Amino acid sequence: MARSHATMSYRDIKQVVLERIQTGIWLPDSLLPSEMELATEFSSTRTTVNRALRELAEEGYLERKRRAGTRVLNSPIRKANFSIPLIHDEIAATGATYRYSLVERSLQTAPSWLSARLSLKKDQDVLYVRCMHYANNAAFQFEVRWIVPEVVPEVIDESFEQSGPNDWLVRKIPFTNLELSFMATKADSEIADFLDAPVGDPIFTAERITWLRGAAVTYAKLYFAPGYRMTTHL
Amino acid sequence: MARSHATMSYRDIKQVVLERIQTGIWLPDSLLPSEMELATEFSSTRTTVNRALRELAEEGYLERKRRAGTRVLNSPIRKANFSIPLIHDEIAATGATYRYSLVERSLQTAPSWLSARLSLKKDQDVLYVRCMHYANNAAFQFEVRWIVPEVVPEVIDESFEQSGPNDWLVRKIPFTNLELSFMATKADSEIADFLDAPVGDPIFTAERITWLRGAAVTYAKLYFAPGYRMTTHL
DNA sequence: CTGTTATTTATGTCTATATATATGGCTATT
DNA sequence: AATAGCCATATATATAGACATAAATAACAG
Repeated sequence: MARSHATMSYRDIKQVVLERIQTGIWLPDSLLPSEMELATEFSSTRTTVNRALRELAEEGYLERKRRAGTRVLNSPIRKANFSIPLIHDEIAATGATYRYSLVERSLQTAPSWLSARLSLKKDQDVLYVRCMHYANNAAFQFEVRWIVPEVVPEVIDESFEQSGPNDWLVRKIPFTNLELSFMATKADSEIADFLDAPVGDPIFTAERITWLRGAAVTYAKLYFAPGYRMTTHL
Repeated sequence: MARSHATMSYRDIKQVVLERIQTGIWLPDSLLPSEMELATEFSSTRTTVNRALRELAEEGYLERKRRAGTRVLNSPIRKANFSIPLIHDEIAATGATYRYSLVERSLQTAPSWLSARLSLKKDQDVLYVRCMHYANNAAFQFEVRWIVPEVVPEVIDESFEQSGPNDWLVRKIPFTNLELSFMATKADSEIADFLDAPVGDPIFTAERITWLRGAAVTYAKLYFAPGYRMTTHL
């Protein structure tokens, strides 16, 4: 809360502005007073008001345009923030014990669909890794991944027997670009087997492609155990 | 691009710092020079450097602590931003034509699971709405929704025959809080029927609970047509 | 040696001011 | 009536300096 009558911080201003939006004092599509006017009202400075409004705009509440002013957005195109934690962090956060297990690791020629998806050269070698992640010894996630050794040559020396490729990649590659998709897939016999689920069960699935300066590094498909929910609050 | 040799903007500084992280000049866990030192190096001011570093920290690249300094994060816990558009915007963005169709609208006593989930009073009345969203006349999403009239009394006068409850709610309620979950479910005969999919097909499903100043406004379950993918880039 | 206190330091934030830039609206021109 | 050019204005960003605050370190007391 703001100090009795002293100057308001940018947080206080954010709070007040947000309340005025949420209580309908400032209706959607309406124009806010200019930064100068608000600075006067809050006996603050334009710089401070600017920061408050800028952050509210980043959070999706306001739209700001030079000369045109700041207006309240009507359709809250608010951004859901899903943080993408390392899987052992995600599991540890629930209090469960994390366990990793390698299923397969082999060098193979990239299948054509992968070459197309990652824009690889024809018949390029890729490292194929399959592994399991467990929470309290229950199946949590089945990971199927391809890694392009041409982009990360060091991967050839990695056995991935003790820890998963994601851990290694995150430490090794400061990825520059990422495409992330979520979908629902049907458990085939292999996935069902690994995830201890009936064949045909709906499986929450993530697909992840990582690029390093324009070149595809890795493609991963992550199959979550039945019952998995990805949740966010905002 | 930076002006030849003049002062660097906070964007330029962000860019340079990010490059130094991504090229390994500043390794994970290592400490960056202080804001003062960087300000000197970039012939800028501490305020400007501060903004650059602050934003990089928000984006998940850096960790900053008073007195302790700024260090490079080893696991970039980057945030995936999924914007939550209105469904007709989402469909229009693909170039398809949006069509809406009401399936059912009825006032009923809240089922006990819903009461528990939304912390409703016992035997409270809720408006039950089921509707379909089509893209180019193909099933896109089947929506099942409960709305609490006690929180939004005006909903009683809404027929939802021409447009969906989401549109109406977004315009009417400046929601204060939102819980959003994604999961994979199995199409039962009803869902399969509406989405024109085989029974048992995996269905990408969203669950959404909206609160207005502590009171639950609406609970929605959104079943997407087979093949739906939620994608983001970062 | 241990626990407490004081000091130092890097970040956090605010103030005051100045310049830059986009753009809505006005005006003059075609 | 449409268009091009100009101007006023609100936001965008930069600067310089100050005080606030958290936390690592050093100094100190028991």
